[in-house]
Amino acid sequence: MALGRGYADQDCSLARALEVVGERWTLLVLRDCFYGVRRFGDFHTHLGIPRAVLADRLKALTAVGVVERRPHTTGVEVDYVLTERGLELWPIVFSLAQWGERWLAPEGSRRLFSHAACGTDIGSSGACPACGTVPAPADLLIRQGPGADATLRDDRVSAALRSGPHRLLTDLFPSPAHTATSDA
Amino acid sequence: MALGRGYADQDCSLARALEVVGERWTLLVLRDCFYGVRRFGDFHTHLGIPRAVLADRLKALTAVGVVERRPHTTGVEVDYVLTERGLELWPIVFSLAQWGERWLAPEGSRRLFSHAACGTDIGSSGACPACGTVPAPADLLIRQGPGADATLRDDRVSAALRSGPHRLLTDLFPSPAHTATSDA
DNA sequence: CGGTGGAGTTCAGTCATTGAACCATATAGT
DNA sequence: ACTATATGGTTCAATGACTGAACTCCACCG
Repeated sequence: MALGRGYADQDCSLARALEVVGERWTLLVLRDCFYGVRRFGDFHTHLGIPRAVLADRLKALTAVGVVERRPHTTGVEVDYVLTERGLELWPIVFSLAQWGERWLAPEGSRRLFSHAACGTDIGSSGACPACGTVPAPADLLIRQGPGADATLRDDRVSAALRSGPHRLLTDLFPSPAHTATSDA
Repeated sequence: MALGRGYADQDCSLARALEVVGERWTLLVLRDCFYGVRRFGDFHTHLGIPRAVLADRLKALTAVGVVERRPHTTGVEVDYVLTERGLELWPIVFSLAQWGERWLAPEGSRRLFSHAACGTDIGSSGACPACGTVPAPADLLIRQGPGADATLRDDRVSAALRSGPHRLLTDLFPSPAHTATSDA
């Protein structure tokens, strides 16, 4: 985590994990990855993170293989998407969000997750009460909860998330025939 | 998290949670709390954290009600123990550690957790394969794994954790008739 | 050929962390 | 009573990280 001297002398997997995801904005960037954010500019405006820090975090996450940088074949656009390693961070992101909902959201839940296959809201453990399984993030739908505050942010990512349920990991802004390379 | 300006304008429970546990050493302090560390000096020597930062983190965690400061009736000793709120952080600590074990521990697991009631090692989801339940931290035993590196740290906390299985949350250094207040 | 949008980099100012030294209180020893 | 030690901090200068604004670079657009 480049924490001063790092946690290198810790002999603890938690410390090692924190070196990767423990820096200041990193987990919020990863949360956005799960939500379907893929573009530098979207991370930037959605999070309000300084560009330099965002560039640094994306570089670090790419270096450790948590996200993958996927340049478009044409244009300057770049996609950042989670790798297998990154996808397995979901329990961390989810459990942090759940704890926050439970203890720091007196207004009610801000976001709700449901199992796409059966439509059931998942429990705080991450398991689907109907199926008894723990759905992978790709099988979850996210939607606004009663505690969401629409006045806080006004960017296209917030708008997209507000506009209705969205399946995790799918691109929030798919480009139908955008700059046209694999154009039908 | 006092991250520059904090994550106050995020409308996200994950961001709120990170303001509480996202600062640099905080999750390692909490990990030690789960392991049974309770004293200022033990956190200090076990983690190698600067005293000023440790004092600050403990103050912050106490302020948000994640740990509780419990002065002894006599003496200068102080215990820091997890509250209910703090105990519910276990999934976060555990999932981070599991991810670290999975992806950042080529030498093998450093620490293993087993369900005290049945002796079965718990899975990466935190569930006990034998019982099918997800044991609370108080029902878990921690012990060294094959990937543990005894050369890294040499303090009494590390020694106590090396010496054999230990039940989470129980005091690593119980004082039998220490300074004698409730002395039999 | 100028303008625009995406994706960064650079840089001065500010804030947090570090490590060492210092302080306060309580008990233990003599 | 006086000193020594342990515990749990606080203070402070130096270092490093973060912030915000400005700037760059490149591909396309018209």
